[in-house]
Amino acid sequence: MTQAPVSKTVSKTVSTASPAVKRRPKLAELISDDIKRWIAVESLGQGDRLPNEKALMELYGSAKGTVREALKILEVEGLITLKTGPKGGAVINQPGMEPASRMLRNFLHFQQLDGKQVYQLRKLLEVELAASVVGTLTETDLQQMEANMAACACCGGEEDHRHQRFLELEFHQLLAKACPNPLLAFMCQFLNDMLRDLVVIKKAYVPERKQFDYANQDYHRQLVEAYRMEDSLRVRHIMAEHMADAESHMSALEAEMAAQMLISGDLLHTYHHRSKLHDLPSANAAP
Amino acid sequence: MTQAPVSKTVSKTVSTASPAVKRRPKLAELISDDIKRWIAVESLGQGDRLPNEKALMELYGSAKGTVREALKILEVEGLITLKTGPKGGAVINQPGMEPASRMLRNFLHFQQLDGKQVYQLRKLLEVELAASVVGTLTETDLQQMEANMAACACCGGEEDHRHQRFLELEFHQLLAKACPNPLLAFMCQFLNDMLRDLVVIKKAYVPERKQFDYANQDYHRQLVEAYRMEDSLRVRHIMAEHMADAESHMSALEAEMAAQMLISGDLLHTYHHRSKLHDLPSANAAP
DNA sequence: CTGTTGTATTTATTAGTATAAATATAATGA
DNA sequence: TCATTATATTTATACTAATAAATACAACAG
Repeated sequence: MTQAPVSKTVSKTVSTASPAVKRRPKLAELISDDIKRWIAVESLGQGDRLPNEKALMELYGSAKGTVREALKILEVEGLITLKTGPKGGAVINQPGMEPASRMLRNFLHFQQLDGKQVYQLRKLLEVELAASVVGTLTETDLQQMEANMAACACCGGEEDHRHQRFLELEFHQLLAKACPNPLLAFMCQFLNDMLRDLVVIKKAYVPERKQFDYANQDYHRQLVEAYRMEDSLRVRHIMAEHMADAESHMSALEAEMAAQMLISGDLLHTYHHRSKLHDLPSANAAP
Repeated sequence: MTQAPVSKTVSKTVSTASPAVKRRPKLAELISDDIKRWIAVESLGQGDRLPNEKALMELYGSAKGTVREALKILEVEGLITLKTGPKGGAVINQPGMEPASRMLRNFLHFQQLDGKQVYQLRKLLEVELAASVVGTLTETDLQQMEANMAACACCGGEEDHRHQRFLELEFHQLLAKACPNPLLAFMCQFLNDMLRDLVVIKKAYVPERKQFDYANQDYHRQLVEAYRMEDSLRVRHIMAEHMADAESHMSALEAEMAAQMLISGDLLHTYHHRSKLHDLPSANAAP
C-alpha cells in the first residue's frame, strides 16, 4: 500500500552513500543496522523489547522474511533473543563473550596458530590479570578457588588426567571472571577456552605427567596464599613462573592447534555426527 | 515427498541430545552447524562452493526460508559469501578480523571500559608485538612506515590534529599486519580500531597538543631506526616508552568509551541518520 | 486456593511465486 | 578476427499466504 516507497527510499539512500567498491547492501542488513543504531542511540539494555515482526514489517515496508533475516543477524550477533508466544518476540540481550569468542575462533581456524603463540600471550595476560584482581577478590571467590584446589587434589590419583587439566583451567577462569577489565578478562577466558577444547579434542591427551599436575596445584596454592595477603608482586611472580612452567610442559599435541577451531564448545559433543552434506553426489568444485 | 522424515530425524536427534536446560535449537541453527562441521571436516577454504539453495532444501528437507536463515548465519559469521548469478551461490570465505572485531565491540558496548584499561593492554601487547616483528619486517614494510612518518611530518603544521592521530594509529596497524602471531595481531588491531573510531566519534577531539604529535613522530622515527638495526631490546624499550607516554596524554574524552561501540566502522558515516524505529508510536516496555 | 484446561498471541516453519542481478554464451557488427 | 551487444540461464532476493508450535494468561473445576 503505502510502504512500497518507504522501502525504495531506504535502499536508494544507502546505495548512493556507499560509493563504489562494495556490493549493494542487502535490505536485511540495512534494517539490522538501523535497529542496531536504535539500540545504541536509545541505549537500550537487557530486557527491553523490540516491536514484533508485524510492526517491523509495516515500519520498514518489507516482507516477513526480510524482517526475520534482519532479526536473525542480530540474534547471531547475540544482541537479541527471539522467543515465541505472547511476551515473546525480540528482546534485547546484552551479549556475553560467546559470540565474540565464536567469531574469533572462526577467524583463527584459517590461520596457523600454535601453542607457542598462545603462551606468548598467556605469559603476558595471565600475569597482568592475576595482578589486577589483587584486592578485588571476595571471600566467595577465594573459597571457590580453594574448592577447586581441593577437587584437584582429591581426584589427583589414578583419575583421568584430562579432568585435572579441566580443573586447572577452571581455576584460571575464576580469576578471569573477577577481573575488572572486560577486555583483559575476555582474552584470558578465550585462551583458556581454547586450551580446554584442545583437551577435549585430542583424546590422546593423557601423557602421564603427574609432576606437572602437582606443580600446578602448588602454584595455585601459593597464588591463593599471596591473594590472601594481597601481595601483588608475589602474585605476579608466581603466575609468571606458573605460565613459564606450563609452556615448558606444553606437549607436541598442542603444537598444532587451529585446525578444529570451527567446531567449538557446543558442537563438540556432536563432533562425530556425519554431516548431511556428505551424502551429496557432487557438490564442491575448486577451480 | 521423502524429505519430510529426514527433517523429523534431525530435529528429534538433537532435541533428545540436548537434555534439559536450554531451548529447542532451531532448525536453521542445526543446519548451519551441520554445514560448519562439513567445512571443518572437509577442510574447505576460500572459494570452495556449497551446493545451491535448492539442493540444500531437498538435502535437509527444509523450506527455502529455513535454508536461507542457515546460510544467513554463516554469512554473518563471515564464513561464506552469497552471490547471485551463475557461478554464484554460497562460496566459502575465510573470514578476516572484522566479524570477530564486530562481535567483540558488541560485547564491550554493554561493559564499562575506559581508556585506562585499554592502555593496560596496549602497554603489554604493543610492546610484545613490536618485538615480535623484529627481523620479519620486509623492506617494503619499512618503506611504508617511513612513508607514514613522512605524511605525519608533512601535514603536521596547522592541519587537522585528528588526521595526525589517524596516521599515528596507521603506523601501528602496519606493525600489526606484519605480526606472525595472528591472535596478537588481532588484539592490537582491535585496540587500534577502537581508538581510531573514538577519534571519529568525538568530534571535539582537537586538543592542540602539538608536542604530543611531535613526540609520537619521534618515537616512530626511533622505532624504524631500531628495526633497521634489528635491535630487539631497543624496540621494546622505545615502544614501552611510547605507550606510557601515550597513556599519560590520554585525554579525558577517552576516559569513557564503550558507549557507542555498536556503531562501528561502516556505520559511522550514517551515524546521524534517524532510525526508522524512532517513528514508532509505542514500542519498548521495560517491566 | 490450586491445579488444569482452553484460548489467544506471537514466532517458526513451510510452500509457492515472482523479481532482480550476475554471468556465460551466442549473435552481431566492425 | 575481435569487440560489443543481446539473450538466456542460473542464482539469490523478496514477497505473499498459510499452517504449526510454543507460551502466557485467563477461565474454570476441584
